[in-house]
Amino acid sequence: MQKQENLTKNQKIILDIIEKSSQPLKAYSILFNVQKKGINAPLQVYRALDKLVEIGKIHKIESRNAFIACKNSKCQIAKATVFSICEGCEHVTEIHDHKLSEHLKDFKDNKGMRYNKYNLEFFGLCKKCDKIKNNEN
Amino acid sequence: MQKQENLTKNQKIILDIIEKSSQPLKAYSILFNVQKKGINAPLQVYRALDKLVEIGKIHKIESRNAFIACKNSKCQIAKATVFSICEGCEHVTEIHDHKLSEHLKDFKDNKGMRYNKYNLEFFGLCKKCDKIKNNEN
DNA sequence: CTTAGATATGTTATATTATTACACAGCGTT
DNA sequence: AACGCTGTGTAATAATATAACATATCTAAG
Repeated sequence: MQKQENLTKNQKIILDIIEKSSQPLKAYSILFNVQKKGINAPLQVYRALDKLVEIGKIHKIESRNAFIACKNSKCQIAKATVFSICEGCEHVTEIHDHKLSEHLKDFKDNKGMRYNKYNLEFFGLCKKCDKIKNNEN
Repeated sequence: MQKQENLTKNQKIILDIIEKSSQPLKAYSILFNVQKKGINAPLQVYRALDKLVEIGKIHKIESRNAFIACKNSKCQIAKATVFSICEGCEHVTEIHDHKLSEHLKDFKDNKGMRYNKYNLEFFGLCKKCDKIKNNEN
């Protein structure tokens, strides 16, 4: 597998931007941000994103079509991801919960299917947005 | 909340198509299928889809941008969904696992966030595709 | 070292997915 | 009858993602 040091120029540029953002970024907003660095076309962005997802440096938030850096050094492959998403401010947090992971890792349905990957997204209101909403009422 | 009998014409047409499909359908493939019934524009499809998702008659498979009918009569609101997705043939199954649901329903992170919804997607190979892959090697 | 295979790049064009904006229709309430 | 709410129809466009092709770069095997 490709190591971090082996990232190519485009991959580095794009990983860098995503890592500097506290929140998920969309492909075209990344594109806009890197045009001064010589990356001109969507495909260049998507190719780097695909690779970064593949090696686990970033994750895709499927319900938002956005990408977020993985902070967990152990998470070298994007095989098992859990996120919480605030529907008010769209803030996203990656969740690492041992007990939950154990449950999901071992999950078997009754069809004999072999899972190698899962993605779980929780939705709700963060404390701040919950408060705002309550004040409105 | 809107009851099933109260579905409008467009909503009925689109729910019908999705229910007749054993697999998730994409919005534009639905559009193509209903053009003979007087639904001409993407927006008409998306509006019906939004409503059907809202009332829990269908679910969106986020990683595939596709929609599948909910077979579970109890699942009146799309608040808690679990799917298994075969990465070979793209077959999707909705999973109802009591133990898993209990765990997810009660999940709390350490940020005090209140969840009202989650979506979990498992990926892997179904028995059939697993076999095919093994024969290739 | 050099050749072949795999991986990455750059570019143009295009496909796919989803929304904005606006005019209007139908229905139940007051 | 006037209003609010929900849904409809239509055109235009925005946002997300991929196809196709030519070329470059790296690496491992001969």
